Amino acid sequence: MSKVSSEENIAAIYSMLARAWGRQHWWPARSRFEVIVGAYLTQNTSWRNVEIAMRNLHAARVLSVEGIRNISVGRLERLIRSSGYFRQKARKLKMFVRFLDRCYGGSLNKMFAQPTAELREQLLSLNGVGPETADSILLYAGQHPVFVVDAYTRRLSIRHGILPDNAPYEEIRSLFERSLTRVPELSAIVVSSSSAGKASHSPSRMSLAARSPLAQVFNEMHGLIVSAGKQYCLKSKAHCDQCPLGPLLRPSSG
DNA sequence: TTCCGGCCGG
DNA sequence: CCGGCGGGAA
Repeated sequence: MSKVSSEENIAAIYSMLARAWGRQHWWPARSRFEVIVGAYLTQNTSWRNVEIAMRNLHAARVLSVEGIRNISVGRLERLIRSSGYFRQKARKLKMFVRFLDRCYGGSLNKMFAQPTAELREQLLSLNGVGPETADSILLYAGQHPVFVVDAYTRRLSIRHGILPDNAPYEEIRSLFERSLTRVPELSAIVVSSSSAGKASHSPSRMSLAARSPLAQVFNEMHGLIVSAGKQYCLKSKAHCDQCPLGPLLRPSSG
């Protein structure tokens, strides 16, 4: 069989899924802080249950740094109950705000102005923030160019022979970042389908995307992988015959 | 019963 | 490396 490098495989996955499904509008949230809260709440938890908690927080008007700073742990627990592990997660959200206050005077702007690598280490030092949560915050709340590795990424990569099943997080992350950085036309796929019309009516959003095209590619790739994982690459069973990536698995004459 | 966009402590 | 955390939906 023809030997294809992992980098080429990953690039192929990106272009096939992007072509099949287009933009993902991934990580729905109204603010950066909302992204951060969601990153905590969705740990080993279905997004469905997180949405209920987010609605509760929004209705209680505490979905902000201020709000989480001032709310009691008991009431916070009650509001996020649906997301599971609610006692741990309530404490950890309070701990994040304490960290933000202590190190950045409560300013997300100051926090995200930090260099990516330093901020990543700081986030990882927080109790309740592992690599996936840290990278989700960096990428989706801060537009820092890091690729988020999750269970879907591992599963899909293992099944496609890109990774051994014992590959450590950092190895996967650097592999995906390398693969998606190297191929220049990947960003063109994102850009072409996003800003087809010039002079859009949402300039703030566009300038952000334009400032960090690499982050946009990482963002899209993660969203596409999650879609594939939810629809086809299920945990117990994979429906490769229906999946847009099916052809990659079949030994072809190439 | 299983599964979910993990992480921590022993 | 392993158990615990935990509610909601399929």
